[in-house]
Amino acid sequence: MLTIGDLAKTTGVKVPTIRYYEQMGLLSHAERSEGNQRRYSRSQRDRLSFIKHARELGLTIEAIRELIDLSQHPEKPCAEADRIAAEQLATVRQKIAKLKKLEAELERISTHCHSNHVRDCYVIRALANHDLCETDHD
Amino acid sequence: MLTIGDLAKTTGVKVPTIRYYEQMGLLSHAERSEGNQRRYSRSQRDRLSFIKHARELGLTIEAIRELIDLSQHPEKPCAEADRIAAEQLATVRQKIAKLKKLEAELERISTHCHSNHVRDCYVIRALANHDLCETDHD
DNA sequence: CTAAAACCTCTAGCGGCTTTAGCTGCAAGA
DNA sequence: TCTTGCAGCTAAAGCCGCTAGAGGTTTTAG
Repeated sequence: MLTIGDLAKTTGVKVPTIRYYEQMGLLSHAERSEGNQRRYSRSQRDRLSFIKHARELGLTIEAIRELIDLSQHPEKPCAEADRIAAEQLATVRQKIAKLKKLEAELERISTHCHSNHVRDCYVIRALANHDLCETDHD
Repeated sequence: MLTIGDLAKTTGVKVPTIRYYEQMGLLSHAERSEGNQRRYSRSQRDRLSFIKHARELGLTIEAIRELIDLSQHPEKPCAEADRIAAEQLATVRQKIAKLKKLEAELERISTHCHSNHVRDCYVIRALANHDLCETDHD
């Protein structure tokens, strides 16, 4: 049996975060020692790794909950899991597209200023005046 | 003089958000009508546009506060403003890099599953087992 | 003059944690 | 055996950048 600290070390998830996941229902309530400390099994460690991986991919707690529920029912069709992954992919792509626009404008702004004083600073003028933008980025 | 609603319409910033910015010290306390309603000048509208543009570019409230403080001192060197823009550019690039890794992995995961049941679902197996990943994405 | 729209303040909520305060548990060294 | 000090516990508050709601007041159009 692993203590919460062991679990934190082996998975790379911080101790308070593990407790938070338990509270959110992603991890089932752990067994307790006589002194009321949490004790974990290997399968709970595996589940935590699952959660960590999913979080790294940007899935929400809610989406992860759905995936965990699904994984408890191996007979069900996996269309739902596919949908969750596909939606997350779409979300990530949207974010990339948006950030690329920002990158372009920020690059233009920050390479443009060869002034020495705030009065003529292109950074500040560009922020004050949206018309100086080349792309839309609303 | 503009009401807060006028300001919201012309800048595209929602009314409660304007009040929030005032509370955060980005907008100075507006003058008030006899009935205690906010009244804005054109220069305050310009400042709000500045704030909006900066937020669209992803700058934090704190960074915007610094920029506003700077813009009040036209004689100062603008190196600080350049630094803020450059830092934001670096942040945006990091985010893009990270999201691209996620995109690659999500794409691989979600195009890989041709199973019908959760038991064999690649999405779920991939999430359970980080070893199936091709790239690091911590 | 009235009704509706816009405004006001204050408070709470969102997600995904992190931090803090004030405890108790437990193992190792003196 | 005692103590030291890390690890664990719970409950609550804080973070960011808003957004939403309750319950009241002011302004404006007709």
